[in-house]
Amino acid sequence: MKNRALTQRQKEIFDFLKEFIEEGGYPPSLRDICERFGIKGPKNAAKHLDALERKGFIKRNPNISRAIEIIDSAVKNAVSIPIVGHVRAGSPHPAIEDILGHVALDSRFFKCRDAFMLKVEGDSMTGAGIDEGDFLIVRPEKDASDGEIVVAMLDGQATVKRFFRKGGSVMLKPENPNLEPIIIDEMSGEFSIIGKVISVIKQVEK
Amino acid sequence: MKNRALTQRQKEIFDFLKEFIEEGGYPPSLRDICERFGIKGPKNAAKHLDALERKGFIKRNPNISRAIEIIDSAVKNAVSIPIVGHVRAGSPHPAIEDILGHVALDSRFFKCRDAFMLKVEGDSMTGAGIDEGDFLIVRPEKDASDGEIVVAMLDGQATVKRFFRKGGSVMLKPENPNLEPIIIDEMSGEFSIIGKVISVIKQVEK
DNA sequence: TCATTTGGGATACATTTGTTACCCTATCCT
DNA sequence: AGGATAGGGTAACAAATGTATCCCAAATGA
Repeated sequence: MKNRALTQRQKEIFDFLKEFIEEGGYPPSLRDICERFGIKGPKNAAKHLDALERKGFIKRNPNISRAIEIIDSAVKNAVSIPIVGHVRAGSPHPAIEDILGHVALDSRFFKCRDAFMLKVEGDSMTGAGIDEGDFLIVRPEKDASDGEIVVAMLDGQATVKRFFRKGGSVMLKPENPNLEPIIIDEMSGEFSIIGKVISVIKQVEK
Repeated sequence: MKNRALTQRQKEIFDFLKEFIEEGGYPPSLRDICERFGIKGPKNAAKHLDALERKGFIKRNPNISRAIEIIDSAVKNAVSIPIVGHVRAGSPHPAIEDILGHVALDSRFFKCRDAFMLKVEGDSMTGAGIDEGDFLIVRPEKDASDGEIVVAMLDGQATVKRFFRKGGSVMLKPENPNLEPIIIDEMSGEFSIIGKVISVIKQVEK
């Protein structure tokens, strides 16, 4: 029966691994660990790694330098997605320009590689919990189903609305009692779907 | 004047670096790169890394194996924060039990190391855009100011409300017209503040 | 046309790095 | 008392790995 609890020393080593990787972008060698903790033999450091591996905290790759992988670190799921300032319609993919920066997000929140983030302007979706200044995570899509919240290009501007299709035209419905739904002919060419809103991040306090 | 644009080949190599690190948790050796691209001499792979470093995409550490750091990756800002299932009052810090897992989040979203995530139960804050099933990012705090949204312990249960202080008692105000504010004597001992809600993550679509 | 940059082959070398083997002490548990 | 586990010392070895040189070809720009 395994004991999964780490000893004090093992926890120190484990924390050092995470710290080292975070700082430099690559794991430490056995001798790096020795130097940090004043241990003399590389093998003695390896023993700790063996213990960490046995207890399931790391994974090692024999005979390969610095081959230490931190298991279960949620950081492993982090992906870098762009924050876009302005969205422009284009083909085949809507061109995304004005990349303001990148943020790290857990990929399990959206299960999609090419998602991007968009800052909300305007108050047309307050009824759906989407307020000015919030950040949207958008998955690029060419089409949508009834009731989904989409980012669409309309008159050269990006807008966020709830999507409905009625016959040959589409309705973009704001979730704000003060605003009227917009109805457009689907073939007018002045309209296209950029993507679906899959997540909203609100900054309650800065 | 530097040309920061990558050639086709350099971009392939750069993508491979990111992919390799993401898969295994540690960067590739020069020979790993050679093997992947069918290059024969390690030095020839090193040339590409030199180019990538010169153009500012990576940082290398001479004489150290696998010492490749991806620059500007937002993933560097990712930190792992726990998702807690239940919050229990305790001292000095409210004990957090039932850790359901960890998620990666951009630390610039909350500027605090010991934040945690909490899944919303109930509909008492729908007016503030906080609905059942949403995730809250909470920064542990012992006190709060008027109007802030807090996570508080009340009768042994965690609850999310807007906080107000009136004389010697506090008011916890739901943002839901169907629910009444709760007023408690601050000294009753049956009440404590766990932390402030600093961010809300809504899953619009699963 | 000449120089530069990019991409790659081949060989050799020196360092870094993981591994093996054996020894010691202290603690904990049966 | 005996055995297992954690933590560490010492020395030697072999593999993994970065570096150095010199070569060549094609594309590019002054």
